[in-house]
Amino acid sequence: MRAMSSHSPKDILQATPLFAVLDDGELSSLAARSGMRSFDAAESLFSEGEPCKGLYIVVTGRVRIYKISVNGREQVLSIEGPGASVAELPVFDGGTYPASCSAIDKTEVLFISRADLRAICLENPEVSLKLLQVVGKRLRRLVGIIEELSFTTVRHRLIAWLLRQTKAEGNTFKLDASHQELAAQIGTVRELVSRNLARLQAQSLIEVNGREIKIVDQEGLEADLASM
Amino acid sequence: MRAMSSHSPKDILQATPLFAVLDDGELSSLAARSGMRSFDAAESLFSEGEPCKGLYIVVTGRVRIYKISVNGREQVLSIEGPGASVAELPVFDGGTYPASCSAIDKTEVLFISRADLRAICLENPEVSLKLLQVVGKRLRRLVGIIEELSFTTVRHRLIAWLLRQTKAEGNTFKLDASHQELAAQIGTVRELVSRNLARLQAQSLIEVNGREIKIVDQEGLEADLASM
DNA sequence: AGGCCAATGTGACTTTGGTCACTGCGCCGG
DNA sequence: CCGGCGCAGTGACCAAAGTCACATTGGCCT
Repeated sequence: MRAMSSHSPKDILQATPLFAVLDDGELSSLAARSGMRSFDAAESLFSEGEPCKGLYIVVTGRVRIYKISVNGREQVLSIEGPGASVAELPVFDGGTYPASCSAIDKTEVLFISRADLRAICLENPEVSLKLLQVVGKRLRRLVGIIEELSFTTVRHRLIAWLLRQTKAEGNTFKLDASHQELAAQIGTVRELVSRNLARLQAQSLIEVNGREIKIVDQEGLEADLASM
Repeated sequence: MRAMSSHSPKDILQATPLFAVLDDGELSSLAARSGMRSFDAAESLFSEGEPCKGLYIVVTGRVRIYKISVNGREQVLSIEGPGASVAELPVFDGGTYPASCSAIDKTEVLFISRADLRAICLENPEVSLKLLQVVGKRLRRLVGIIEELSFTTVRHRLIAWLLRQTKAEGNTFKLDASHQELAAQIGTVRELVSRNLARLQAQSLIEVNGREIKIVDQEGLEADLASM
């Protein structure tokens, strides 16, 4: 089961939003210089503070980008699936990676070195624009996280997370992450996820059955968000 | 008293990191298409949610970029002074402004429309690279804010802020912002700023005299940061 | 000088977040 | 079938954050 239908680096590049604008020859030349790498679930792609070597394109699987605190708490910044690029930015400002990245599932990525990427951008200005566009989305997501952390409660963030899932998966879905992982995504700890889920169930807003979650009262949840 | 020595738009553009790479003709053509705008202290440049019309370059004065919550609390994302660009990103992903921006002091800015900026980028790939670099810095700052909000306490963030000031202004400096404003910058409320400053003074880590703050024990402050 | 207004200091309190310790469940491998 | 192990649930507790109300200060404007 593959997330992309074709296997050659060139076909993969062609299918990413970033490089779709390149013509056949350019794709070939880029493909020739990019390398496929494979990671097991939970394996690390890079860690915060390392010098940035290049850009990754996720081919299959998913990766999570996260910060980790001295006491071991994690805060997830983003999760990227097939077609997405990772670490486009530190490539250009020459610094180290601002966060760590690890594979969630077994994951294959294409790697493009800093130098190659810069060359491509200089030859194909549209690639730069595309890159800026992609980066814009990332910036919006980060601003959204700041907004949530600064202005809202754990309950609020959990509800927002549930509603996002609902939108993507329908109003009954399976929790694919542990409470631990969910906590890292909404910026809190395991226990508060557990307690808040229990409380939402007690209020008949959701139903929890093992790893199944059913949204019982979506409007109630949305009203809850608005009431702050 | 001007922050930049020359007045013509062209000279100003020449002096910004973003456009320093342009040659004389390109600068002239860009300058011809950019307009100077002036804002009073506290006046709004744009608000979150408005469609993004273009990029601003701060010429004199300072602006603050911030989010505002439904209950009126503010979270400052960034403060930009002369030479800095504002809103480079939403220009490229076509969306609305993700945050609001207002002038801190009386401020002059150069405005460059979306279309003009895109054209410049396509003709001068180095401008795109520079832009990506600038944006990379911005992204790092946002990630830093997330880290602080997610992992640390108000006391910690206040100390970090004081130490940043110290680095820029020496170990005795005048508080140029109100507690309210400082609170918005470190993601909390006025009262906690006041209390935490008092507590730091009680611990002989700083001395406060009206709007003067003196760092008494810088190492003690740094040690405090590390102890989490 | 008097008075006004915004900014600040502070006590008392509530709510939220986080920690610790322990229990219980479910699943997997021997 | 049993022991272990990772994950989840929960009570008790504590500390941090935020709220509210009010007193106080310090300019600054006439």
